[in-house]
Formats: sequence, structure tokens, C-alpha cells
Amino acid sequence: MSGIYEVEVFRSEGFKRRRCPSCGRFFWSVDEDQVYCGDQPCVEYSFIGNPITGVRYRLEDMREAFLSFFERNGHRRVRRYPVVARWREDVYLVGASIYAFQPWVTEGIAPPPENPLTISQPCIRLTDLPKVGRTGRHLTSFEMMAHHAFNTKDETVYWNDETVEYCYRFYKDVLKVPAERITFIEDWWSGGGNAGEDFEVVIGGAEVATLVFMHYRDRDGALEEMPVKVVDTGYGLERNVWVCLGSPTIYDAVHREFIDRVTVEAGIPKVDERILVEISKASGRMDAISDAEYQVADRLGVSVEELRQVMKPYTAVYALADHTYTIAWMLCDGIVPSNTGAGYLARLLIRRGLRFLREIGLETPLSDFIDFQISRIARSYPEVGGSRSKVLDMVDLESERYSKTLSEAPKVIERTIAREGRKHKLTLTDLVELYDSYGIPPEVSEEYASKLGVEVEKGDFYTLLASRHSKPEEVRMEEKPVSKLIHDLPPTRTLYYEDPDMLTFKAKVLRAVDRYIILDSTCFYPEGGGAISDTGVIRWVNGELRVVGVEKVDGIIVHIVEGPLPPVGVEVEGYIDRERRKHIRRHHTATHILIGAARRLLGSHVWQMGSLKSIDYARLDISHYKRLSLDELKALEKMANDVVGEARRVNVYWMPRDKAESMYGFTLYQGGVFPGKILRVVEIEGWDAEACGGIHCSSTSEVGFVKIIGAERIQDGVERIHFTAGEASLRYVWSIEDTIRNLSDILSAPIDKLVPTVDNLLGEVKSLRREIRKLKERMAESIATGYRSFELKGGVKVSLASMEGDPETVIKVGEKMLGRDPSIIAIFLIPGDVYRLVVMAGDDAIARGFDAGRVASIIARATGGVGGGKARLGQGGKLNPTEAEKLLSDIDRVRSILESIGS
RNA sequence: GGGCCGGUAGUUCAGUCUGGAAGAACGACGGUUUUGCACACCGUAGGUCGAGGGUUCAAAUCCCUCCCGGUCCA
Repeated sequence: MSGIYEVEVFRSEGFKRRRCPSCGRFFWSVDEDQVYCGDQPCVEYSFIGNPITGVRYRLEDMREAFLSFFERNGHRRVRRYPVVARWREDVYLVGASIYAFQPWVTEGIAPPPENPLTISQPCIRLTDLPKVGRTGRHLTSFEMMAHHAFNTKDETVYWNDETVEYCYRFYKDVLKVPAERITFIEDWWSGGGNAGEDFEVVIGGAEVATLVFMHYRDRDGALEEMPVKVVDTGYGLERNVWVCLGSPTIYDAVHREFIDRVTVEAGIPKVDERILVEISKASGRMDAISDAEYQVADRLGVSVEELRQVMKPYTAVYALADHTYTIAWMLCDGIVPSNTGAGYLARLLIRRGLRFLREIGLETPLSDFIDFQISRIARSYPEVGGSRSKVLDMVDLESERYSKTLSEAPKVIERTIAREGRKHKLTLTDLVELYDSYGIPPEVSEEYASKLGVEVEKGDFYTLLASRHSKPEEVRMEEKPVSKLIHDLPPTRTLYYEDPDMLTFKAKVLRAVDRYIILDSTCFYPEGGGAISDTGVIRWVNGELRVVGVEKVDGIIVHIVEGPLPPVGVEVEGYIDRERRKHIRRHHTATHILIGAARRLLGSHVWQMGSLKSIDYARLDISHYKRLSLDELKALEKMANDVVGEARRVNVYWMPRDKAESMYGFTLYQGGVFPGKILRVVEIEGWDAEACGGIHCSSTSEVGFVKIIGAERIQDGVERIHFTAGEASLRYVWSIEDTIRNLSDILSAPIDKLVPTVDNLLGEVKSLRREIRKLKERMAESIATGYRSFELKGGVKVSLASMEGDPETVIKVGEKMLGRDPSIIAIFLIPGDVYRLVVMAGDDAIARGFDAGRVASIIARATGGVGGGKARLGQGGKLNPTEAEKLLSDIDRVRSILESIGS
């Protein structure tokens, strides 16, 4: 399809192009006799136990060999990026080295930090999670070693010829792989909205690198050329180490020390290496794990069950090695476990890790293993050790939380089994519900159910789970009505950036329609970054209107106004509401001060998750794994006010993205994604620096008194801090004082006696309430009028009376009567606008067939009301007063009613 | 952001489906017994049933809104 595949080095080194009879792809190699492409599933791994490379590199050596090779060849080494992709909205985690440069660099918006560059980027991919530990080759985290070149219109760095040559020389000269063992397979790569031709580089049956020539945008299959042509390569560090060492599995190659430690600690017998080798080889060729297992069992002459039994603890150890490594990366790079977002992914891995730990049968806390992995990572990346104690704390908390969830399991499972009388059966739907609502994994449910001797329905759990969560996709693209109004206008000049103290300005009207005005320049600050917009007034020769809101749409600032519109072209004067602006500025700077304080006090896992800066208050959402205590809030408050007192300068710099990142690090992106190649950096000297578009005070002293009002948990792992600054703090304190003073007035108690006073008062209220209840009962009894007693044949006694009080009291009285004589039926009518009715039947009366509920129902209906109840107690209401009074004096009627029901 | 589960005595929970007197166990307190402790036995206190609204003669129970916790998914 294109000449891209025919590179110079193939000609000079004598590579020949052939077609694989198995997969049909074209490949290049120097080996005249090679028939197949050399990739799985067309061939089997041939490097295991028989390394093809001339060197034996472990992780650190391999990384260094790669990076320094490319440095010698004109590349600049670039520091790794965090595994959390905070600069992107579309993904949580970095899954490839190129993620670090998307979209700013690949779209030509920002220049690359170096060009060409080489990097070893830690990546996390959870797509093959269930396969980890079982296939011998799947990992959740790996380092992608890469060399990237970004070719623009103006500058071509290098393209296909050099890319392939570098790769070829790296394997041939550095890793000392014989030329005839290296195969380049032609392929097509597409993902993340980009596409292009690529080579898969295969050695010994394993794909060791992918060389992508990314030069298309992929819009639903329609390809268009990109402004930047990117050399996007990826060499899996761990994969290459595996090939280099020829270990049975990739886990043995990468996590040797870990596996040794755990197998010894847990006393797991060594598995015959041949089994491991066969599993790796077979799963390389087969997608479905069970297929591979059948083949291996067949080859080794054992049953699948036996094989699984032998492999189970080993699989768990492998998976644990992998998961703890990934967890360490995630948490050290600032992810806080949560029930949402990237935090949930961390929780998921931690829980899987705990499950494997339990399967292995070790009592050691998971955090011990995370600690081990942090130390390992820190050998190459010392910065990850910095947050070690917080990370271990988080892991312990998560472990605790999970064991709490699991300890609830027996009760919940029993209840589920007993529900609706469906005894001794646990359906698939139950299993899904137990997992979905209570977090109890199906294995745990099954285990416990079988212990109870309860049958468990078999079926595809995960399919059902998935179907329960699939839902129609949400559509919520609303077009702003103003966008068609502005599409042909130039960006508005932003006077507020030129002089943050400017509060009046002159400008020309470019457009005025409905409630919208657009000027050529403005000092009105638009809503954004969590800050509310300016308001104010616009005046011109013979008119004036109010600006009630300001928005920024594609670089154009739209004023939302009330009042008669000025003619287009006229010069106007704008006046910004000075007070409002002042409050917003203070709250904005205070927010930055607080983030700096929170990161110092709580740890570097703290990130801004959202914020709001208004006039009379502000709030800041931060990631944190625990609830903030009152003491912590006070410490934060004190630290913030100290910074105010220190009168630190607040500087604003415009600087290129790559320079800002290298100067301040990724903590710049507190406010989320910040577009463009030039960043606006707001720096509080020696305290905090963030990419931010907001208007700030010029010194922290202008912020004034920072008062933290409180904190709430807005979601798991995110704490919201409410606070005020400057005058708003004063007003807040005043309002609290007013409340206290009011309280003090009402209670006629001095402020320092308020607490004991209220305490006493409440105690008194309680005892009074008790007393009232007793008095009510006694009173109800004594003021009951028209007591009529008579006996029915069969010995059931009837007591009929009118009694003032609420039904509850009347019932209490009735209860006493029944206690004295269980053969009584007591009927009370409670006078009111409409009468209410209470009927109570003693045990003997019930035994003789009387049902208080039925009696109540019949009597109520006979007097124009409704009622009902149970055997012991019946109630009714809405009785017609006249009818009720009549009934009270008509014993015979009551008698005949009762006798008609009695047996 | 969405789905599901839950919030009842100091604690763990039952009661909610099917509306009709707010319960159990443990803990607390007092007593009996005991050299003392534990056990045992007897007794007592402890509740705005998460908040608010609605339906109903009647709501812990049914409906709606909100708050808090758990859990799964994106």
C-alpha cells in the first residue's frame, strides 16, 4: 500500500519480503529459509530456556542499555511521566509512552520537550486483568521504552529508514541478536484517534517492539493526514528482559526476588519448570486460557484438574507480584483509592491483591509487599519513595475496609438464601447482587454457601454482571446559542491579564444581539476555573446596561447583559464591580494557599479535584484517603494564615508548557487540563505553582483572614473544604457570634455557661417528657367517662368508655386493664372533631374468637368511620361524633355487634 | 456520573415484603450469690426508628425529596 515498509536498512542488509502462509501478513527477514512470520500464533516461543540474545540483561541494565544507545544516536533522554494522566481528560492512566505527548505535541499545539527523544515510560493497562498470572506473559504494568521523533512541516527529524535502522542496530549490536533471528512484520496500527503503518519486531516468537509511523487521524475509519508525523515506537522493557533471560514466564524474569520471597514464606512447593514453560508456550498461541490448559495437560499427560491444582498457588503468587507492583506505582504517583474514577481502579487491584494473598494463605499484611515493591521501584525512580508512609497507610486502610466488607458476608449471604422462603438455593442473580451491592466476590459466596450445604446455581457470572451494567449511552451535547453569533469574530483582547487592577476600560462594540454583547477588548473576567464571573456596568453616550454574567467561548468573551443594547461600532466604557472582583481574587489566591498547605500537611497524594470561588465563600475539593479531623482543619487554617502573614509575592508567568513542566512538575495541573502551548503559571513564591487562568492578589497579605468553615466527604477519597477569605471571613465570624449571642439571650445564660445550660435543659426536657407520659395515662383513666361494663355469654367482659387523650396513651391504659383481666375486650372512643377508636382484646377474649381489629372495623363502620387492626389491638378513626355518642349510650347495640362476631 | 444495598437502644441487628402496642442479644447500671474475680440468676435505665414532606383512621413499614455510609460499573 505504501513505500513506507521498504526501508533503506532492508536493502543494505539483505532483508527479503515474504508472506506468512499462516496469518497472511508480509514480513522481512534475512533468513532465506524462514517460512512463517515468526509471531504468535504462527510459531511457538523459541527463546524460553534458550535465550537468543548475546547478553543477559535484567531490568535496570536493559533500560540503561536502551536509553544510552539512543542517546549515543542523537536522542535526548526524557524523564518519565506520572502513570496518572492528569493532563488528559480521555483516560485515567498512561497506557503507552506516546500518551505523555498526546494531544498537545501530536496535534502540533505544543513543541515536544526534546526532538528526537528517548524515554522509558511506566504504563498501566488493566485490559487483560483476568489473564495476569495465568498466561505467563500478561502484566498490568510495564515500562514502554521508546524513541520518538516529531516531524512537522518545517522540520523533519527522521522517519521510516532511520527508525527501523535504529531498532535493527539496537538488537543486533547492543543485545547481540543474530541478524537472521530478527523479523519485521508489516502491519497497520490504529488507536486513540490516530493511525499509520507499523512494523512488529519479532525475536524468538515474541514481539519485542512495535514501530509505528503515525501520520493519520482516524475519524471513524476516514483517514486524513496529520500536521505532525510521529515516530511512535514501543519496546516493552519487561518483555525484552524476558526474551533476554529466557525464563519460563515473564513473571520469573521480572519479579524473581518477589516470587522467591513469597513462595518461601508461604511454603509453596516449586512447580516443575517444564509445566511453566509449556503454559507460556501454549498460552502464547491460544487466546482462551482454558484451551491452553487443555493442551498443556494433554502434552504432560495429566488431567486439567490436576494441572489447575498444581498451578493455582503459583498463579496467585504471579498475580500478586504483578498487582503489588502496579499498586505501588499507582499510589506513589498520587492515586487515592476511591469508589470512582482512577481511584476505583486502585481499589480493584488492592482487593484482587488481598484475594490472592488469602488464596496463598499468608497472614502478612498486603502493605508489606507494597513496601517491598516501592523499594524495588525506588532503585530506579527514587522519587516514588517520598510518599511511602502515606501509601502504606492507604493500603492498610483499604485492607481493613475490605475485611470489614467480607466479615459482613456470612450474614448477608444467609439473609439472601432465606429470603422469600427460597430455602437452600443461591441463584446466579443472587451472586451478582451479592457482588454488585455488597462487594462479596462470587468465590466467597460459593464457598460459604457450600459450607451451609446450599446449592449454588452455575452459569456465566461475568456476562450477567456486564449485562446488568450495560445501558444506553448518554447523549448530552448541547450547543450554546451564542456560538453561531460569534464564529466569525476575532478573539477578544483580555485586558484583565494586562493589568489585573484595571477596573474601568474603553472598548468598541463588535456585536450586540438579544442579551449578548461582544467587544473588541474587555476587562470583564469570564466564568471559569471554578471562579464566578465579574459583573458591572457598560455605558455609552446615551445609554447604560448591566453586565450580569460573562462567558468565554472559543477565545471570545461574551457579556450577558440586561438593558437596552448599544449600536454596533460605538465606543463604550466598562465598569467592573470592584467589591465582587476583590472577593473573587482573594478566594482564588486563598485556594492556592490551601492546596499548598494541604500537600504539606497531608501528603503529596493531595490533588485539587475541583473548586469554587464565589463572593462570600469558596470551597476546595481535594483527594485524601481519610476524613479530615477537626485538628487537621485547624492546622490547615493556621498554615494558610501564616502564609498570608508572610506576605509572599504572587507571580504570574506565561511560559512554554515543556519549560513549565520541567520547572514545577506535574503538580501544575491542579486545576485540571490546561490547553495550549503557552501556560499561564500562577506562583505563590516558595509555596505553590499552578497552571491557572484566574485573577489573583499580588501578595498573599491581600487575602486577609482565611477561615475554614468545615469539611464534608463528597465522595470516597475526596474531601470538600469550605472556607472564606478576607471580609467574607469576618462576616462569617459575625454570623456565628450573632447566633451565639441570640442563644445566650434566649437562655438568659452567659456565653461561657451555654453548654452546661443546654445540657441541663435537655436532661430536664427528657425527664419531663417521661413524667407527662405517665400523667397522661393516669389522667386518661380518671377522666374516662361513661364506663360501661357488661359480660357476654361465654364470660368475655366488655368495657366501653369515652377517653380523652392520644391513641398511644389510651392504648397504655387499655394495656393495664388487659393485664389485670385477660378476658376483657376494652373499647375506647376518643372524642374530637371526628372521634377515634381503640379496641383491645385480652388473651382469653382472643381465645374465644374475638379479634380486636375486626371489632374496631365493624364499630367504626357502624359510626361512619373506618378502622382495622390485629387480634390484640384495633384502631379506627373518622367516626361521626353524634353516632359515636349514641353508641356509647347504647349497650345493647354494642352487645349485639360483639355477639355477632364472637364464636 | 449512574445502578444497587443500607441507616431502628451505647454496640450488633430483628421488625419493613403483607401498615395496626418499637423488640432481641451483647454492653451499661443496680441487686442476689462469692474471700475476690469470672460465671449464673433477678431487675433497671437506655429510642425525635437518618431528615423533611406526602398517602392513610393509623407509617419504622407505602410514595417523593434530601443527607450519611457501603458496593459495583463507566
